[in-house]
Amino acid sequence: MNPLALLKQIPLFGTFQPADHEQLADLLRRRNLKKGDVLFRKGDEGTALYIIIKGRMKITVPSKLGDEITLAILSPGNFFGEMALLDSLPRSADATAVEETLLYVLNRSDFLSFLIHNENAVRSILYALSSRLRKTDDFLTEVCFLNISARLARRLLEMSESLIHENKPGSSMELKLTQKDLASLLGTTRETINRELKILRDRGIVSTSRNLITIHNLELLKRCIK
Amino acid sequence: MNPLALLKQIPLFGTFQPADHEQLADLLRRRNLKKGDVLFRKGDEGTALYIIIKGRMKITVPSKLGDEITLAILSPGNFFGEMALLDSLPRSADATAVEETLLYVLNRSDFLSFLIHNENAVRSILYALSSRLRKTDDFLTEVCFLNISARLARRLLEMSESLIHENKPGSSMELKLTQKDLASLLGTTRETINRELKILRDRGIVSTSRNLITIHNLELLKRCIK
DNA sequence: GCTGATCTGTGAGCAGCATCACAGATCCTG
DNA sequence: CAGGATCTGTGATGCTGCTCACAGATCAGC
Repeated sequence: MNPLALLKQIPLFGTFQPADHEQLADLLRRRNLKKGDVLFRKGDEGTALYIIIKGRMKITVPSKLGDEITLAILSPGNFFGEMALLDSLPRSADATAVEETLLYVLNRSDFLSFLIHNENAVRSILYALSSRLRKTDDFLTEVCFLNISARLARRLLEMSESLIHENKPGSSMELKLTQKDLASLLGTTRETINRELKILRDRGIVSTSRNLITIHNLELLKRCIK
Repeated sequence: MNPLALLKQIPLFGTFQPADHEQLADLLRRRNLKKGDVLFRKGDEGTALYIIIKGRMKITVPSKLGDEITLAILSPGNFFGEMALLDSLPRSADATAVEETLLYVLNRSDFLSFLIHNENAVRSILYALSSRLRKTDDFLTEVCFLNISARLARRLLEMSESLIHENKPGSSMELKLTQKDLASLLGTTRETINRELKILRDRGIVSTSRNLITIHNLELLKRCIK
């Protein structure tokens, strides 16, 4: 895909002018990752933002043991590492390629000098940042207030919504991920997720197979949230 | 305290030039709150940032029931509500005065027009925002990975560190808050906090009385974290 | 000083979810 | 295609922390 079209899709740059996008596109480099490659680790110096062109990336936080939480699994058009553009503090999470992945790379210094001379860019980046902040806050209250089954329902709905391209209202949605990943996204264990999925399966709301969860009934799923 | 001295202390404006501070000071209004006054509620339109001059503010997220999480308890020099300066979305939390409190008020439109013409200000606010973001992320992983006693120890240490003014290393620290507040800060219940404090008391690490927790041994407390 | 409100301390009971322990299914690789 | 790795499914067991229920201590206001 061409860089301009991709930049336009990124919320961070959504309200930029066409001329801004062209300037930015000139600053992009490319990078290729194989499945399992680690792009950066928590604690590394952060110097760039990345935009996914093809493939999927997993953003995780390690704990003392081999244990980890998955903060996000990102698809083409998503970006990550944007905090490195704003301060130069160490990375706060790990980034790993889930499959073969192609990225654009935008360096901090390049971006900052662009930003400083562009009022519009300042406004939209502030906007994007604050929505990121709101989203994290929501996630936090979700973790504290909702039990696992409600959190699972919420997360499934959220992921299915981000899939609504040409989907007809009645059709079923396919989420491609393992139960282990899902558990990690929700900060719980695989076994618990498995049991919760069984409940949803018994009620005809989803069906499951290897690496795949299929949602059949969005309405019923919505009722599981509260 | 005079506005200029105060502005200089705020990290958000820390790297500004003296001329910037003077410009900003002209934009500030004052506001007085009595104990228990609600400054804004989740869902209100956000139009201003607030800086605490005197007193303390509590930032909380309500749940369906009377239940809530306290995201922060803020002291003089701290600011909050800054997201309103960046987007005009509804407030994402409640803000309540814990005691009689004096605030400076900085309006969105005033601030934005100032910001746009000030490169330094742009850098600073980006920096401040990203550290907010990091802090929330940390809180999230803390909630997911640590059990209550470790979270309590961590939080007590964090609060005592923000108190180190002229304290000698060996002296004890006094934290002025109720067990209910502490429970809410940690996303747990008062009863649980009370029991955990009893354990710390039995080990001579802290002592407690009404509205007060005194830390006697920082070293031992640190060992409770992991 | 009296009264109600708020804060603290503690026990009993129980639910949710983690942990451990397998087993079968499916996939990947040499 | 053989063997290991990964993913799914499920039972047994127990701990952590929540809920409920009270009681005493301290405070704020009339």
